[in-house]
Amino acid sequence: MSYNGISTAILQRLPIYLGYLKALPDGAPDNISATAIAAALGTGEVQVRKDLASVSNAGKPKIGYITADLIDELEEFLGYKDTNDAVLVGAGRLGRALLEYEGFKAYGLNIVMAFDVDERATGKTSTGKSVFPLSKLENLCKRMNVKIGIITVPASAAQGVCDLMIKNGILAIWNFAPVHLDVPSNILVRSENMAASLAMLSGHLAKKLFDK
Amino acid sequence: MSYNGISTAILQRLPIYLGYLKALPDGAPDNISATAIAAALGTGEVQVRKDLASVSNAGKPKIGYITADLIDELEEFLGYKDTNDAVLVGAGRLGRALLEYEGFKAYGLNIVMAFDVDERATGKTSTGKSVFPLSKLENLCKRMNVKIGIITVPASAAQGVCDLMIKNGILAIWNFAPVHLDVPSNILVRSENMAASLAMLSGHLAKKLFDK
DNA sequence: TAGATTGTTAATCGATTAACAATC
DNA sequence: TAGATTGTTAATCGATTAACAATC
Repeated sequence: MSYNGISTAILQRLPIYLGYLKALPDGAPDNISATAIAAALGTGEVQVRKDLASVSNAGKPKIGYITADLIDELEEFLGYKDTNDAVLVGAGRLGRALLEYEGFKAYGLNIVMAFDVDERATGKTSTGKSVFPLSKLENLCKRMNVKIGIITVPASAAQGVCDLMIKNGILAIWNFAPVHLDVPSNILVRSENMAASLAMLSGHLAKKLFDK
Repeated sequence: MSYNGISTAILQRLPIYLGYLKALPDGAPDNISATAIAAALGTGEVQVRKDLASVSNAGKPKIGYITADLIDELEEFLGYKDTNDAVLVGAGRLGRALLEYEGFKAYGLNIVMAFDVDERATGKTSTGKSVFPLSKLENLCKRMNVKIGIITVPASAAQGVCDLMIKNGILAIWNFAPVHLDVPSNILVRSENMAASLAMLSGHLAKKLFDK
């Protein structure tokens, strides 16, 4: 799958480079080469060079990139610089955790409010964010012009919530329910596939323990 | 990347098929074809057929698969049938949410306890699970023979926690910190790359809003 | 100039898709 | 038998890797 001219494979790796660059100690030289990044991350240097070339053209032979500039370009490219508001539906344990998590701000995501069908889940969270009855979504979503929706409801309810979001102007959906969501082609769905991750872990384990 | 003879691409799709099959209504016929699954999920039928062939050879021309059997085979293959114990390090908001989440049991994951460097985070959670000081990990991990570790600490602490886990017998790591983890080749790391997801969402949005 | 590092062009590899033969 | 559906073999596509020319 390709995305904005950049393959999703590349897009998955860019945040890793960015994280590595940002974690460099203060004393580090102010330039860095793709070669060095590759060595540090244990990956192929050609791949790093090619990935970086899709984001920046400030690489200079013998020097590499100015670290600060590269960080800037990566953040710009990844959209971490502009803040996007989001609404979340499903204020269960996972939903609430995401809602209260401060760390997404660094990635330009601001969850402004949440919704839940269960009235008992509504009210204010400890961090002061509001959880409304799902029936209020229509009104609030449009009024606040929110374009990102986060789905943390059980699998059986996910498609319904998804449809509701789209009807109210949501353009991009971050889905944590373990189901495929049917959407029009102009809507982006990004599913966090935890079930697949778990299968990998347990499969690896089964093999390791069996081999012994 | 290949895994157990099955590409990770296939492994990502299998849980989706499984979820779809399990969500079928009671009144549905007890057999189903790859063609039907593909149509329902909006994906290629050849791909579904090939994916299923890597899990089952019970497919019959004209009939397809017996739904219940296929569910069984998928669950077996994905390792959801045997339960694996896991420990979690980093009892912040996300860590605590995962710790208290009941849904992982369906995937064979049982988080038995958690650890945190911050003494104030220790104690019992509302669901009765214990959070211990990180210093107890060594002792408890080995004693309980836990093989899966979940990392939900900040990026800067992740590699240290990872090393500690491996030193204490952990063989598979589920990493939620946005960093690359260096591990020996016999250890599996599966990173949940939320930063990349967010980049995709905001990138899609930027494009949509710009096009208008 | 020499060497490190870049970006590019060509070769390889793997995954997806298409075509088709097998079979219930 | 005819047709739906399977599994397989070949073709295409895309991503990764290797080789190399360009340049600070």
